Parts: sequence; C-alpha cells; structure tokens
Amino acid sequence: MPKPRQEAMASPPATGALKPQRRTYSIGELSRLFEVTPRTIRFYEQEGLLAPERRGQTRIYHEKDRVRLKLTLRGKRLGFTLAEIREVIELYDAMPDGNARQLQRMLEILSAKRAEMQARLEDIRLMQQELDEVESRCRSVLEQLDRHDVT
Amino acid sequence: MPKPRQEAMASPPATGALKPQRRTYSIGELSRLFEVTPRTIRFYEQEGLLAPERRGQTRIYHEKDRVRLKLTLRGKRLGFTLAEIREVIELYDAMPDGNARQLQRMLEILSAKRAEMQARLEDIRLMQQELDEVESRCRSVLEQLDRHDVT
DNA sequence: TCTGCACTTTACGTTAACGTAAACTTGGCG
DNA sequence: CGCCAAGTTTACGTTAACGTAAAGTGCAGA
Repeated sequence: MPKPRQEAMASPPATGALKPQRRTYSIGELSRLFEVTPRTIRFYEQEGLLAPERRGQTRIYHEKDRVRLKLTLRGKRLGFTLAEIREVIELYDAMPDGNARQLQRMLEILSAKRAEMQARLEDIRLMQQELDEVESRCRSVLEQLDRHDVT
Repeated sequence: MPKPRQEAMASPPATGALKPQRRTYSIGELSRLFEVTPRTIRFYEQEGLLAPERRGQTRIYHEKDRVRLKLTLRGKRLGFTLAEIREVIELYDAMPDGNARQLQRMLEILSAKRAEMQARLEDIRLMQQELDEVESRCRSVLEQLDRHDVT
C-alpha cells in the first residue's frame, strides 16, 4: 500500500546551520518530499489538519506544517481516519491556552490513544506469528518437493 | 474506532471436549461474536474472504471461517484493504497444491508483508513517543496552573 | 510582450466498505 | 395452521479520501 517510509531527503544545499533553519516549502516541494499529491495536501488543510501561511493567494508551509503532515501520514498508515488524526493534532498545539478541564480531557484522550496503540501492537504481533507459520509451512512443502524431485 | 478486542466469549455450553469441536455458526452467531453486522460478513464473502458451506440457502460457518474472519478484522485494524487481506488469506490455504514457482512467489509476498509489519511497528513506536511528549507537556502545564492557583 | 510553469479555486467523479430498505423463504412452535 | 424470528437476495444510498478536469492568477525568463 504506502511505500514512502521517510521524506525523500531533498538534499539540503549545504547550509551548515542548526536544526531550526526557518525553512519554508511550497506545496509542490512538500508533495514531492512526502510523495503525495498537492491535492491531498490541500484536502488535509480543508479538513483542518494543516493551516499554512498565505502569501497573497499561495500557501507557504513551515516546519510546523511539515511535522503535522508527517504525523498525519503516519496516522494514516496506522489506519486512523483523518478525523481521528485531527483530534490528536488539535491536542498537539491547542495546549498552552488550555484550562484545567481541557487538559484533563486531553489526558483522557491520550490514554485512550495509548491503549489503541497497545492493541495495534498486539495485532501486529499476532499477524507476525501468522506470517511465521505460513512461511514455515511453505518452506516445508518446498522441501518435500525438492526431495521428491531429486530422489 | 474499533472496540471489540476479542470475540465476546459466547459461553460454550459446558461441552467438555477438546479444541476441534467441529462447531458451526450461523451468520447471526458469528456477527455477535465479532460485533459486526451480518451484512459485513456477507460482503466479505462476496469479496472472496469467506466461503461458508451452504445448507440449502442458508450459510453454515465452520472454525475455518471464524479464523478467516478474525484474520480479516485484524488486518482491517492494521489499515489493510480487503483486497490485500484476501491476498494473504489466499496464500494461507492455497498452499498444499502449490508448485515451486507459486511457493517462491508466496515467500516473496510474505517477506514484503513482514517488512510492512516492521514499518508499522516503527510507526507505532514514533506515535507512542509523540503521545509521551504531549502528555508530559500537558502535565507540566497542569502543574503550573496548580501552583498559580494555590500560591 | 509573450510564454510557460507553478499555483489557485470550483466542482464533479470515483473507489472501498459497508448501511439500509424491500420483498422473499424457512424452520420451529403455540 | 399461522406467525415470528432469522435467514436470504437485490438494489440503491452513503461516507471518507481523494482524483481529475476546467478555468483563472502571478511571475520569471527569452
């Protein structure tokens, strides 16, 4: 299904600075970086997952947006819906101005998400077991074939 | 999103036998067991994921079908499409009559799936890290609020 | 100035994975 | 027998997550 494991390393042009380079991206750059279409990126904005700056009519994406997009795609790979992902992302930066009630609610949601992650981990473990079993059955059948061929 | 972590333990009526009880299920039983609708089960059949026996017009599900359904739902939780799941399931029992070529192909697919699982594991790990960070930020904010309130 | 390219908005189309409704059998049981 | 609950088929509806096409904007270079 999705191949692009990490951003495709668009070679940083030898700017020897530290991390926060205050870089910006066009929609095209970002789309190439993550191997998604511009349309997808605009759709995510429409769904409240991104909120790029505007210079006139065109969108300007900062590091924050890049991180959000990364989180979004990761979430998708784990089978979350965009709505669910937005929920987490909204937590992510609606933090500083949160009152105690909001924050408590956040902790609950976080706990739920954590449980989900644990469940998914278990799913993966079981799935890997199945793969192991199928492979070993597969290999044993192959072995039988070999013996019969050679003997 | 999905809650039902395991089949809802439809109390086995004290039949003290071993595992292969040769039990069968109606579509209703199966649907309650996994908390999906009958419609979903029929749809999975239509998509080639299940192939229940027929007694007249009505479907009879055996252990094999139950296992397949379980695998299917697990796959779904991991974000696989039904088509992808069918691919694995077809491997699963098209084994005995496989020629060497087929079996080699299987091993390739298995390897690919295994890689996918690894990738997903990494995604989960990263996602858990994010959750940790958000939670710790969250807690520190809460602490600040407390101090300010009390002081 | 014209051209081309990257970006924009608007809007309709598409696919997967079911939901929902209608109309029809079928096996028990009071 | 009559009826109900659980099963069936057929078919149209719905939602999420984009794809795709049309038509316009803005600007750098020949």
